[in-house]
This record gives sequence, C-alpha cells and structure tokens, in this order.
Amino acid sequence: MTDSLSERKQGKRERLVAGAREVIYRHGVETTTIADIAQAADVPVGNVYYYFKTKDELVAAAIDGHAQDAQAALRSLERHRAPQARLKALVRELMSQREQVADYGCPLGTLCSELDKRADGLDRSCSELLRLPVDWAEQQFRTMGRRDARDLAVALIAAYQGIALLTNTFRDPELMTREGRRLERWIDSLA
Amino acid sequence: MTDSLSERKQGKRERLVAGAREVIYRHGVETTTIADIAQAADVPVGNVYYYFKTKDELVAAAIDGHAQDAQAALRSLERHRAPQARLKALVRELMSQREQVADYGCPLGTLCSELDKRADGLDRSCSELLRLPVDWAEQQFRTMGRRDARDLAVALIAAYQGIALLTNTFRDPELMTREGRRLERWIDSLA
DNA sequence: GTCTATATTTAGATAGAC
DNA sequence: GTCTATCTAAATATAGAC
Repeated sequence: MTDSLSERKQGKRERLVAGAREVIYRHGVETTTIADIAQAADVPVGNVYYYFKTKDELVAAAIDGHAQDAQAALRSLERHRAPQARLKALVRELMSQREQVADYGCPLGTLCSELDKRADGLDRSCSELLRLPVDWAEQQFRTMGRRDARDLAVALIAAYQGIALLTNTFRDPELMTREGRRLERWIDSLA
Repeated sequence: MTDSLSERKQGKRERLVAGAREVIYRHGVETTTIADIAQAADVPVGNVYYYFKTKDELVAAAIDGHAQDAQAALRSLERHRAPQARLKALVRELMSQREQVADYGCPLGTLCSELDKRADGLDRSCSELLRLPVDWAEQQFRTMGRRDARDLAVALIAAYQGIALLTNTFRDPELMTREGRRLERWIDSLA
C-alpha cells in the first residue's frame, strides 16, 4: 500500500536528517561526508541522492530540524507564568546540556560559527536560527517591563554562547555550571 | 650571501604564515586549500611543501602566530597601572575590532570552534590559545582582590566570545558596541 | 523506490627538472 | 632553494540495473 511505502520513505528521509544533524554536530559541516551521514542513518550511500539532490540540501534540512526543535523547546518554557521563571528555566535547560557541550559545543553556535564563513543561503538560515532564542528572551525581558529588553536578551544569549565555547574548548562542563548560577542571579537582580 | 638567501627564505615562510592566518580567518580551516594560501602569500603552490610538510603544519604555524600576537597584545595592556583600567582597555581593544568581527567573527573563537571538533593536536593548541586571555584576566581580577577571579575571568572572556558570535551571525557591529559599554560598567561595579 | 558501480572533480602531496 | 607537472586519494554526484 501507499501507506507503508510512504512511511518507509518518510522514515528514511527523517533518519537522514537526524543522521546529518548528529554527524554534523559531532564533526562539523565541512568535514562531514555524505557517506558519514548515510552510515549514521543506515541508508546506502547512493540512495541519499534520491532524497536530497546535494549535500547542501541535507545541511539545510538539518538546520531546519534544529529550528523546529528550538521553537518547540522555547514554547515549552512558556509553561512557566512569570518571565523571570521562564528565563531561568531557559538557563537551566541550556546548562543541563553541559556534558554534550563540553564534547561538541553548542549545536546552534557551532553551526552558526562554521556556516557564517559561507556566502550561500546557509549562513542566512543560521542567522534566523540564532534569532529565535534572542527574540524569545527579548519578549520575556519586555514583559518584565525592561526598556533595554533587546540588549539584555543579546547579553543573555551571548553569555550562553560564550560559555559554551569555553566549555567546549577547555572540555570542562563545570564552567557551565558556575556561569549558569551567575546568570540566574543576574536574572533575579533585574526583577 | 647567506643573509639575502635566508632573508628571502624567512620572507616566504612568514608570508605563508600570514597568508594562512588571513585566508583561514576569512574562510575557515577546512574549506581553505593549500592553493588558496599559496595565492594569498604569492608563493607557487608546489613551493609551499618546502616550508611546510603538510597542511596541518601550516595551520599549526597560523595558530602559533595568533598566540604570539595575543601575548604581545596582552603585555601591551599592562601599560595601564590599575587592573580595572587594564581590563577595560582589553574590552575597548576587543570592541574596536567590531567591523572585522561582524564580517568574519573572532579570529581566536572561530578557530577554537572549528578545531575543537578534531582529535589531533590542533585542538589542544587552540585550547592553549584561548587560555591566554582568560589567565591574563584572572590575574587582573585577582590583583583587584577578588576571590572569584577565575569565574569572573571566564565570564568576561565568555561574554566577549558570545557577543562576537552574535555580531558575526547577525552581521551587526553595533551589538559589540552596546555589549562593550555594558561590560565596562560591569568591571567598574566590581571595583 | 532502492541500490551498486562508477564517472567527475578537487585537493593534498610528491618527483624531479632547473 | 624554486617551481612545474603529476600522482593519489577521497568525496560529490550520476547512470542505470533491479
């Protein structure tokens, strides 16, 4: 039936995107090969091109996957009522990934850093991706009545991206724990 | 004479390292080819291998060049007497590079981000490179009598690295200007 | 729709003339 | 020491059998 066929098709496509995200996160965009992704997704190499015409299309799909997940994660934080609680929940959520970050960096940040060096459309997609948490944080600060909401949002996401870079470079998850506490105190001080 | 010969040799080697730093900064390590570097240094492609046995050796030389420059820049900041003045001078120095950063990111940060994905010795060199400003800042905070000098140093460099990533991703040097002012106020508040 | 075999391209590295 | 021509390896992409 078309159902089982299209399910298999969807299954492979999704596995390829998931594989691309995983391998790209671990090894970076440029060093990742189609063969690496195919292997991670358990799909024969030649078959990849049935679903994605080029490597860049696969990278674009991986970025889009990150965007979907980021939006869902941010929406989920809105279960908290107060904006301060939401912002601190974001910080805790981000800091809970410290072991992964120590090994491979922030999935969004490393992607932005690498793809910003390119002049094709992929760098703009990354820009939109990083704008999601900044816009969301700005909204929370604005609800708190801060006129400088944008600056604070930029400072918060920058603090996270920066500590993610140091945590990764020094392979020390403890750095994130300490900076997370500092950021929570900072958010409290703005209330 | 040997002088003119060794001068020419030094000249080419230095041009290759300078070219490598420039091209790698603009395009990233992985996408940069030996041919790109040779062209930037105005040296014939085949001749590169007389000075550097592999591409990685050239990358290592580029990292070392950054380390030398960073150390010199930090020493130069010590013309200021007070640690607060030194730290604020560091912030101003870093922020003065905002146009470059908007185009290509922080030279050290983008290098660390990209090379941390590798398991060869190059990732450790980057780690040492980023440790330079952190150690230096820690020293200043300690001179100020702060017991939490290390945390503050990590927070400062992280704030810079983070805002550099956002400035680059959003192609907006103004972000750095505003965050720079915030950091200077923050340093003053710790005095 | 799936997959193997292969064409094409490119980049790292080397041999050897000068 | 310098440089050209070329080898080799690897990765993207395609052709075409099933």
